[in-house]
Amino acid sequence: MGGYMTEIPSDISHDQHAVRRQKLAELRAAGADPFRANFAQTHFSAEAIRSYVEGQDNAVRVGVGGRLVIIRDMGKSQFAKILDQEGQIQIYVKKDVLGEAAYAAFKRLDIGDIVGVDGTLFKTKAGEITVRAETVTLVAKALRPLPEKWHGLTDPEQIYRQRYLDLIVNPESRRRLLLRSAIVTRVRRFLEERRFLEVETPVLQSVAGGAAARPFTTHHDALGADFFLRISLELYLKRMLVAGWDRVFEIGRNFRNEGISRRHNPEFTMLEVYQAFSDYRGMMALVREMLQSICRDVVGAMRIPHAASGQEIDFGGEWREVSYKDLIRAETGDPDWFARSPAEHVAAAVGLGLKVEPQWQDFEVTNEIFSKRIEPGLIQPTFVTHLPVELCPLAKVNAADPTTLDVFELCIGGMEIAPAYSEQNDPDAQRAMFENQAGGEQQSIDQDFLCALEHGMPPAGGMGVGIDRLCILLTGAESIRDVILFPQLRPGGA
RNA sequence: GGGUUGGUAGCUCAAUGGUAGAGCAGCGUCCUUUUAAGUCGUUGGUUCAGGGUUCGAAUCCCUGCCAACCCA
Repeated sequence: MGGYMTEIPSDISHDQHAVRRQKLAELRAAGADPFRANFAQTHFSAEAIRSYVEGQDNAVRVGVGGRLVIIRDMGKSQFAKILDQEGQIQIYVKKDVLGEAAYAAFKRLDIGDIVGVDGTLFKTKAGEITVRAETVTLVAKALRPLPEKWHGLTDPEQIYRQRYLDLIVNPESRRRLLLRSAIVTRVRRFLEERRFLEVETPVLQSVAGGAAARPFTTHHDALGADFFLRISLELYLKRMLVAGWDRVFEIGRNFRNEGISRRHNPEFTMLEVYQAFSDYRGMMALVREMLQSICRDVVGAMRIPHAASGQEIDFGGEWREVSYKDLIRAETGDPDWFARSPAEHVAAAVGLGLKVEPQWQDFEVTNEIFSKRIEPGLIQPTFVTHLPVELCPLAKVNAADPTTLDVFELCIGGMEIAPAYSEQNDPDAQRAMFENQAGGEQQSIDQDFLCALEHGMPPAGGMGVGIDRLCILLTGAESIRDVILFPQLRPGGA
């Protein structure tokens, strides 16, 4: 027995923080370091379990490190589990292996403490591969208790504000967020295999272009200038096409100063891909192959359940392709919809039960039908092609029908997942489109981008993929907050 | 921004106007292959905050804070 150990006074025995503080003080008084510099970890938990040789107990030596999450004390021996990045592994701590003093020290550890364990692998009666501990080293004392072992954390606010606890105790959260990491890794590899270059472009921009959204504003003191946080990656990546980097992509954070919801976080991650000498049809093949590759190699299934609709989303095979106009005509039952007057459109939209704002332009009335009545029903992967020219100012106009664009919007699970264009490379057409869109606000036009286009941009296909939404689909999450490690909440909180 | 629901022990949850409880965790025992281990005992509360109604409020009312969901 270490002589330093004292009774926990009964007046603090209810206060877990105080009890742990006292244990910490005892360790320091005894000259132990409760926050050690390092420990020789040789295996992650899953790796250690894989390295066990069947039938050869105590043949393989491992050093594992992680957080104590369960302790089952049986007097002179104990089973415990430690958690690391790859999961849990059981350890078996015996008094007659550790010796009196070390065993007594182990008994003073708490659930939540981080330890390093050296020992050999064996298989228990119940068949669980376990480390027979020879030494157990406290490497970091936990001064606060973990949430309950069986139910974990359930309060959504605490799950988001203290994600580190959620990730320790809720396996589903671990699975989902590890899967996100694997998805992003796969996206990078997929694109690199096709000779795309990953680049990084500015977050701070003096003109926030490439999308229609309200930006965040900030200020650079030394330059004495206001800046916006970017709302899209598009205009800088196209400058790279001008620069002659023919296949580029960026996985980057965008910021939009708008509402927060199950589908929207103020900062979110977009993949944007640009490929010279391609077009929107090239992007169609690219995104389909990319998502199929993720399903096959990362998720391990081509069919993924979609709770909201009760359907299974089938990512396999070719995907449905349908024009925006055909969808509108089918939904309204009016083959001549696009020949009707604005007043007739408003009347029909109201007839479909939609609210129409008086200041809306004609295309917005039609698009409301798409957003509210059509898109939510597009559960299976669907390329909606040839959107009206008003909807995307950066795309090429279709040669056969100049009221539409050579673009698609990939919809899955009732959400927009990926827009793609045959990119506009005519600087005069681009300028006219910007000026028309800007109205009187000329300062909102990125003149440097137009100057770049005047130097010549190759024809290209471009595409954006909302990584958060893709992860919602592929992980079966219900909210964007479940696929973002630290979603935005009001500061302070409970 | 509007509506609905919620906030009780470290965690998960009870208590529907009448003494705030349980399980896990903690504390103290027993137990050298457990699997939400078991066993005996035991501590722990500003019921989100503030106000009001009432003999009496976790519970009813009002305001505020935070969150979730729906709508805009």
